[in-house]
Order: sequence, then structure tokens, then C-alpha cells
Amino acid sequence: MSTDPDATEREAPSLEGGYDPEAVEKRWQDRWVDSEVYAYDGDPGQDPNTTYAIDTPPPTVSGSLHMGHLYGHTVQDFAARFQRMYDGDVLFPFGYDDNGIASERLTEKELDIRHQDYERREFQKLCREVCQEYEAEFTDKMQGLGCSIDWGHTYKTIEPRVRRVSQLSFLDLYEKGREYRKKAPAIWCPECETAISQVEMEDEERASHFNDIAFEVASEGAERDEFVISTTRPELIPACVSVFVHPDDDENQDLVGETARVPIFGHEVPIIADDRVDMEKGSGVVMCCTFGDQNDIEWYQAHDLPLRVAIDESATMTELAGDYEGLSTEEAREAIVEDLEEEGYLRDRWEITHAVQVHERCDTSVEYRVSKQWYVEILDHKEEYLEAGREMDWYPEKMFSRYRHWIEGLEWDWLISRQRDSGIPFPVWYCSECDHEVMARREDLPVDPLSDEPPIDTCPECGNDTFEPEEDVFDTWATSSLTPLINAGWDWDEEAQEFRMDNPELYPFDLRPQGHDIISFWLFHTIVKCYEHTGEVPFDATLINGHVLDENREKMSKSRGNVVAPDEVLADYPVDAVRFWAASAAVGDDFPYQEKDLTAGEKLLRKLWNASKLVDNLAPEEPDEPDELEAIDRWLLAELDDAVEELTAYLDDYEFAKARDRLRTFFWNTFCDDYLEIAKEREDNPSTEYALRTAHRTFLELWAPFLPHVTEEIWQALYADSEARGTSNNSSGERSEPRDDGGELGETSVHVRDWPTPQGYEADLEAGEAAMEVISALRRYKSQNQLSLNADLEAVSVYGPVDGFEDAIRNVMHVRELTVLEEPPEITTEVAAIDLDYSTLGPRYGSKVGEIDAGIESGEYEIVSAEQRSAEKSSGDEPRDDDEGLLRVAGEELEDELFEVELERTYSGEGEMLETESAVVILE
RNA sequence: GGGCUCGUGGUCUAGCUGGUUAUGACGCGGCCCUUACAAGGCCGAGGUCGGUGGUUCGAACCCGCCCGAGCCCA
Repeated sequence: MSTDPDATEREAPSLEGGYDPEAVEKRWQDRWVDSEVYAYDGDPGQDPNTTYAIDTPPPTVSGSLHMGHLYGHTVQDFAARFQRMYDGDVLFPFGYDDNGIASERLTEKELDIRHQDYERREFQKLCREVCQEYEAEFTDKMQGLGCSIDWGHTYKTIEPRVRRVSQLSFLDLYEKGREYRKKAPAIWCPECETAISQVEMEDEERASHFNDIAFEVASEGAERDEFVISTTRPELIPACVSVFVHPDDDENQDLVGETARVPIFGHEVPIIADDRVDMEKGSGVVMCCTFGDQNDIEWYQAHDLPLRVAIDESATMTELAGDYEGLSTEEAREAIVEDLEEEGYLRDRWEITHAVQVHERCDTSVEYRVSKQWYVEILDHKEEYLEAGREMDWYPEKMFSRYRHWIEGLEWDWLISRQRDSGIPFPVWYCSECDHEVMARREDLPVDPLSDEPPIDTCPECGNDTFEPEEDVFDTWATSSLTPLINAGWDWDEEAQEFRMDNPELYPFDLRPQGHDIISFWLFHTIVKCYEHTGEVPFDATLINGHVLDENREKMSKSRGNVVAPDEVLADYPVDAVRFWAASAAVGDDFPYQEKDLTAGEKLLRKLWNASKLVDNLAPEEPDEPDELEAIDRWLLAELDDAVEELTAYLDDYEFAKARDRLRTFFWNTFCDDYLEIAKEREDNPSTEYALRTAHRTFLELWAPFLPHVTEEIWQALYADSEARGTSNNSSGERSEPRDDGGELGETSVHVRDWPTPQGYEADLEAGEAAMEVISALRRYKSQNQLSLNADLEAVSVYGPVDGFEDAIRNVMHVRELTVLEEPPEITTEVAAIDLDYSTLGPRYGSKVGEIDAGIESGEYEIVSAEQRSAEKSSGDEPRDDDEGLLRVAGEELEDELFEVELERTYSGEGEMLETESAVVILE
């Protein structure tokens, strides 16, 4: 704490002057962090039901904070703050994903080095150092968002603890038989020189050429000498292993069973029938190369074709390409086309654009290569993963179908090995004689086989005593998918010989939030991993947030230059205003960033501030509750009860936009515009003073999840002290010496209070409603007559249910003489319209409704009043309930509950008549 | 090409287990300094719910087709 008295004074929360978010927000952010207000201090034995845990997807460090981070974390924070107040302990952790290729590149760039020049552990150390700076900056910015993250509960995917968890995970799945190592075609990035998984590919439109190339028929006695195939990749011709024709392709059926000679290279390949041929494309005859695409792989496997590798791991032509050896695929393509043309094999060539599959990280088009890789078997558990998805609550629900379609479309097992120089290594060695797999011991983890020795001296299979380390590292998703386990402190218990968690009460996590673009891989992989390890679905619910678009509802992108940086926004607007904007979108919907929406938030902060000042002026801090509240005050608190109830339900269901609007409307319109205006005229009234303070405290609590800074400032300025005193009064001993500022805030903060519950106030809500209508009508009258709102009104009569609210009306509208009429005023009424209750009329009368409508329209109807009816009935036989009127129309008798008569009133007395929904007001 | 989603006053939106007067905010026009707030209050204008066909007594809401936008996956 500062010793400078001026500074202390300036720093103290107070309602003096206007609200100054710039100073206030920073101050509270710092104090919340310093005092660890949001620290998770649940204990491992506690009830999981009162523990709310969020599993946050860790952002990549090297990327700067963007609107997606801001929005995503703010939405999570709404849930965290609400749950913390509502139902017990909350864990809102934070992680950094610094284990990926992105941070390696960052390190290389920052230090101007190449990872190849370093030993793996050394390079990782450098990565950690470089990332640390970026992480510090990122942390700072995250704290500037005011999220209630527990900064004592963080992790980095590059840290040794996480490496250990990743390797443990690998060993566990291996022992469970869920992982295998296999030599098979895999998707390969020649730029990164690594295998990648299906999910790391994306399609990109590229300009290319279609080439029609003639192949000779080599076998004797064939019906023709040659045929033509079309390809975009002539450089694959040396890798051609067969030619395919569709079995239904009559035109080319003669070729099946013959042999083709590959142009230039001269090797001969079989011509085979297979229904995977696309007959619509080109000539209907296609070549199969190892490998041009996924189809080639299927053919290779189905027809047991030979492997011809013409392209190496760096996309350079191999020895097999003959004269083209050493060229890049691009160069070889051009050279081969030229030579084909020269030798007369090229029959046609034209430009096209087509979708090429590229590695999402570097945009290099991928190859398919046969190599030995590690896989997690997933295809056989698709049903279980689907079922796991069904067990979770999806917010919004519709997002589940994306997950389902994703799983249904899976065709490959999950390839988890990457041929990269850094990352988390496989804890595996292989016998140099028999290739037997040797796993590290759990207690030794984390290990790096490149620098650590295997746990055994001789191979149990063949007795050999030399081993080769596995050089590959894990796919980063293999680690990122473990965050629930990392957050719950999952580890191997050597003594018990089983996995256990430091905080089992956290798992499964209550909420997994993330953007809708990463459902397919991040969420999916996390479910796969955690489910396989624990047999449980890792999340009760998943919250899928939409994207922040630009003001024209277009996606923000660097290339379009329409990116809005959080820094810029926060420089101009209070965090609370930004949060209020973030709460405006229904969860799952994309929504635009528009400045005017931030202004709306700013206005709200100002309103809350000013209303608080007024409340503070109107009522003592802690008024006693009177034995009997007056009608107007009881009405407010009853309305507040309703609001609390609805709001709680909305928030519990992640309906932040609805909660926000409900609260804003009630606070602004009902409390400020209606009640406060009335309260101003009721100074020194104990009933009103009590209601004012009760409502005000409750409003601060209700707004706290949305507007944490301004509510904390007001709370601390007005109530924190008395609450602290109150607590000590209730407890047995004296109040303990105030601890340092930090510890105290953990108890006095508005954010650690209990969420409000309805207090059971009962009031005549109808009367309140009628009174507000009357006030509104009088306001309208003044406004239309250009009177100021505090102008006096001589005499007003009201006919309507405003019992108990007479004084409120009189005072707030400055009515000298208010009369409540027992009888309707001198008015003549005339039927203006008849409203039918179609919802019951429709089902009952069906197509007759049209006639009824027409009858009313044309005036051919009769209203029989209750009196008339009873007179009629008295002559009839059965006397029954005759309180009700009747409507005779179109040959039907409609009962009272089916229609309502709208009257047009004409006032024949003195003065002016104002009408409202449920009251009549006469001004004299 | 397949799937999902969306299309409501000038702008952003609520409403969508069908019920006839379509919600609110911003913007716009007018009035009002009233015991906090003029960056406030009050009042008002403005939409037939992308188009079209159908189901129904009745459709913004259900169904078909079309147009437009976005996302995911090939």
C-alpha cells in the first residue's frame, strides 16, 4: 500500500464526481490479482456439484490478443462470475499453448537462429525463454480485460509437467491398445517435412493446368494402340503404377486387362477396373500413382499395387524420376510437360483452377508418403465419441450436429507423430535388431530418447543391446487435448499403481468454451483423449461462441484490413462497456463490432453511477427494515424478486443476452425512471429508504458479473465496510485485525458475495402497473402541453385499481388534489371493437372463424350482458351461472372468455380525460 | 459438390412448440434544465418479418422451391 496520503485518498473508492473508468478499472484489476480474489481454493474432497470448473482452451502465445480472445474470455467470465456468486467455488484457469510450431518460428525469428543448430532440449529452453516475454505481455493484456481468472492456476503446454502428462497419456493409450505404429501412406507436408493429420489440411483454390497425355497400349492384340488420361500432376507419371477404368464405362471396357506403357519412362502398368473412377472427368481413364491423392492410396491398398516413390520428403524428384532427379516437383512438372509435347504424347493442355489440399500452417500443397508413423485408433470408437457428444449439453444446441457430421466423416485414424525437431518427444526406443518397441518407465517421465537412455539394457525379444531412439515428437493436439487432465492434476500414482487427480472434484469439467471454428479438432481430440483415459466425458457442457465481425458483418482478416484490435477499443472505452457489448449477442451467433454498442455500455455505467449517488443521498446506508412496507416500496421489491428469479434462470442457462436485456430494462426503466422519481418525493420515509438500499445492493450484485469494475467501485465505496463490520458482529469473537489490504478484499469484494435470491415480497403488481400507467399518462399530458414535468396539476381523478399508490402518483406528478373514483366517471361508452381470443376460438370453431370475423366486421352481432342473460334465463329451465355475458354472432353464442369488448369512452364531464390500459384519468 | 446456419423499420436485434396491435436499443423528428444523470427525461414517425408457392380458420413462426450471406467439410 502506498504511504503517500494523497495517493491513498485518490485511490480510495468514492462516489465523488463522475465515474472515471480509466483510473478505477485498472485499480481493481490490480487489486483483484494481488489479493487473489479469484483463487480456486476448493479442496479435493469437496462436492463436485458445488464446484464449477472451466476448461479454457489455451491461446497461442505468439499471436497478439485479438477480439476473439477478448470475446471468448469475457463470455467465460460471465459464467465464472455468476457461478462463483451463485453456487460455490469456481476454477477459471488459464493456459498458454506455446508448444506448437508457431512458438518455434517465433523463437527462431526473435533470436535469429535455426532450430536445426540446437539440441532438442536446448532449443526448447530457448523457446520457453522467448515465450516467457510474450506470455508476460499477453498476461498483462488478459488482466486488462478484468476476467476473474485464477492467475495462480495456469499452465504452459511447453512446461515439464505438461510434457510428463503428454507422455503419460501416450503410454496409457499404448497399454490400452489404442495406439499403433504402422508403415502406411500418410499426409505429408514437404515444407515442414513432417507427416500431418487430416485435420491440419485445408483446401485452397489454385491455378493449374489440365494435361491430356497419351499412353500406349503395350499388350499384344489390343483393340487400340493408345488412350488418353487427364492429369494436373504430370510429374507423378514416373510414380504411375496402374491405370483405372470404371466397370460401367462401356467405351473403355476394352482396355481392362491390357497393359499400358507409361510415356517417357517406359515402364508398363496394368489397366484395372474399379468403381472409384470418376467417369465424368476427362476421358474416363485415370492413372494411379503412389501417391497423387487419397484415391491412389485406396487403390494401392485394394489392388496390392507396387510402391513407386518419385518424390522425396522435401518434394524433390527421386532417382526413379530418371533425368528429372533432383528437380523440385514444380520444375519437374514443367520439364516433363515439355518433353511430353516434344515426343508427341501431350494431346491437350488448358488452364484451370482447382482445389488443392494444403497444410494449414504453411499453405504448401501436401503429398502422400509411405512412412512409419504412430496412430491413435479412433475409427473403431466413432460411436462412443458420438455418444460422448450426446451426453454433453451444447450451447447452442445446434452445434452438436457439426460435431456429429465431423465424426461421421472420419476416414483416418489420428496420426500423432510429427517429424519435427522440437515438440514433446515420444518416450520410445526401438531395438536396433528387431525393432521391438521399448517404452519409457512412468516414473522417469518426462524423457527425451535423444538424450536419455532406454530403461532396459537388452531387448526382451532378441537379447540385442543397442537401441534407436524415436526421433519424432507429438502432434500438438496430442497435448492440447489434455487440458482437462492438466487442470485437474492428473498423474500416475506409483504407490497405488493407478492414475489419480490432485483435484478430482473438478473432473468432468462443467464447461468447455470455444469458438465454433475449432469444434472439429480441439473439442473432438479432447473428448477422444480424456474419454479413453478416464472413461468419462470430460465436459458437462460446451459453450460455442460466435465470431466478432466487423461493422459490416464481415469476417475480420488481415488481408481485408478490417481488423479491430482490442487495444484500440480499450483505449477508447471502459472494459465494462466492452463487456456489456460482448453480452449482447446470443451465444453461438456471430455479431458485429460497432462503436455505438459500446456507447450504450458507457451510458449504462454512467446511469448506474448517478443512480447510486442519488440512492446514497436519499437513504441512510443501513436503514432498518420497517414492520410493514408501504405499497409502492413493496411493489418495487416484488418486481425485483421477479427479476432476480428470471435473471438467475437465464444466467444458469448461459443466456447472457437475455439476462443483460432483462436487467437493463428493469434497472433503467422500472428502477430509475419510475421508482427513483417517486422515491425522490418520499424523503425520510423509512419504508422507501429500506427499499432503496435493498434494491441498490441487489442491483450491484446482479450487475457484478457483467460490469465487475463499476460495481466493485460502488460496492466498496458504500457497503464493503459495513458488510465487514456486519460479519464480525455475527461471529463470536472480536473482529480480527484487518489483514493487509489483499486478504480483506477476498472477503469484502462484491464478486465473492452470494447471488441474490427472491425474498418473497408480495405486492399488488396489478395496482403497481396501473399506477405506472397513470403516471405515464400524466407525463404524456405534460409533455404534450409543453409543461415541465414538475409543473403542478390542480386536480386529478383516477378511476382504476391504484390502491395504495395514490400518494406515489400525487407526489411524483405534483398533483395538488388527487381523487380516486369509486364509480366510473361520467362517460358515455360505445363499442369500438371486439377482440376475439383466437387461441381458443380457433380450435373450437375451426373454419367458422371466418364467418364470425365477418359478422363482427359488418356489425351483425349482439352482445348480451349478464343481466340480460339472467333475465332471459329466468324464464327458461335451468338456472345456472349467469354472471357471464354472451356474444351472438354468425349463429353462434360465444361465451364471455372468448371475447373482450373494447369500449370507446367519451367524457362528458368537465376537464380532460386520459385513458390507459387499465385506468381512466380525469384532469380538471 | 455435401452439411449447418442466417436473412425482421436506416442500423443491430427480440419474438419462431402458428393465435391476428412484431420487442428493444441506436439513429431520426418534436418537447422538457425535473432533488442523480441533457452522454438525461418524455413524446412521436418509421417495418407486413429476403422472394415465391403451399399447409391451416389463422403463418415472421411449419413445408417446398428460388434469391442472397456466412461457416464447416469435400
